[in-house]
Amino acid sequence: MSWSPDHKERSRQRILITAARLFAQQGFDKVSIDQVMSEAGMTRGAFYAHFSSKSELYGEAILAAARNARDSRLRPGAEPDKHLERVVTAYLSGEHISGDSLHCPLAFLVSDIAQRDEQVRDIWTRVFRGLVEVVRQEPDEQGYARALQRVVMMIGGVAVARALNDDSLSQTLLETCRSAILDDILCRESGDDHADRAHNDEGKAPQVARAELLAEPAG
Amino acid sequence: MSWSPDHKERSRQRILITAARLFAQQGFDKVSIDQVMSEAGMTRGAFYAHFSSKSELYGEAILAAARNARDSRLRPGAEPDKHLERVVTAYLSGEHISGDSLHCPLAFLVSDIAQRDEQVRDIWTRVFRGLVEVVRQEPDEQGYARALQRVVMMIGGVAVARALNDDSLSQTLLETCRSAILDDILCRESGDDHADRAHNDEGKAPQVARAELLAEPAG
DNA sequence: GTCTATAATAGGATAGAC
DNA sequence: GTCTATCCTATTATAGAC
Repeated sequence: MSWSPDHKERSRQRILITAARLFAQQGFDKVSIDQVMSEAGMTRGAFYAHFSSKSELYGEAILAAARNARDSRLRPGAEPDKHLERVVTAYLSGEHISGDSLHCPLAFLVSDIAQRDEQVRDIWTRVFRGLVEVVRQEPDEQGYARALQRVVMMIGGVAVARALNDDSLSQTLLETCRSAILDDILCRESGDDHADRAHNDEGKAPQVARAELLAEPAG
Repeated sequence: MSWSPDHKERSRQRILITAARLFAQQGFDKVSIDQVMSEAGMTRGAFYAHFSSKSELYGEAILAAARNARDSRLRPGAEPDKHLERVVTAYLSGEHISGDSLHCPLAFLVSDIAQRDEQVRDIWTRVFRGLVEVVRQEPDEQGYARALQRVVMMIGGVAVARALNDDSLSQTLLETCRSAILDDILCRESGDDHADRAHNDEGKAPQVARAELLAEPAG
């Protein structure tokens, strides 16, 4: 049955992408292994040749989604100009909530993750730190605090917009979160009204360094 | 067995408070009816004399938690002075994350709720609108937008702090969200640096009107 | 109104053929 | 490596005694 040498690896990737999509859309408990394997084009029995448990799949799927997001950000077509603005705008968009593309596990699973085992929570926490670095502008303490606030508003905005049973309110909320963050970024990019330093001579080098942090598999 | 006339009502309230606590801590799927009833001092069979399904219990439990929070805010001991600051500080506190008191279903169930039926999502959305009015300072459009941003940061901050597998980071994050909102409130209470109107002659009257909105059972 | 007992189902995990 | 078949447990919901 297995003609290609990397047949297993490709099966694994199919499982991971399918799982990442299903878990984000429906949470850990509502997704069955049967469902994942069916949509990946296999049956339940084949699952345990790839993962030892559903929980292990969960963690790996979160990592796969994060790597996928990083690859999208670093794609050749993306010019580094206004990179941060575009990341925030795409994140807090209606398509991120209702579209069919991969959803961010940070926002879509934020209150699901607290119930899971240490391994899964460690992975989620690692991906979270990665996103903080992505939206961080200054290397100092204040820059870190501002990055935390931005990420909370991104994750919170998407999570709440998805929970609300009123599309109009969801759209208003997303737009409000978007402008809050974009105003904050703009305020840092142009005239700084606060006193701080070390903010000029870094072009796009840290951009890459930051992105590396996101979804780096093993410490 | 039932000596008191309101025996059933007291049983119902015990079930609701127990369910509100368990659901917030563990989510919908991980909590069984058996577990709720045991901790409420009854057995599984008695459940269906009070609720027609687990999902109905879920919605009613969310409402019960919201009413409980409203009652705490409106308790006689609470002076209206710095009311808003105290609400925000208590919400974004370490005790709210790890304590044994009732957790806010908005934050603790934010990504759980998207999977549930319309009735439950409607209730969650109603409670959300209530909290927006609680943290709103001005009746105009901008006041609404700022209230949305605050609520997103409150819900997002608590949800993320709970998800993170690093207590130190959680505490830092909570503190950062707290100061962001408190700075914003202070900026509105004292000198307004933005041009707006209609902000002076309302003392505590709207405070009550706002609180009424939270957890009002039926439209 | 609460109890015990019992469907009926779903889903995680394993065994063994190919 | 993937399949089919099976075990085992957990849980919702109902039936009927008291």
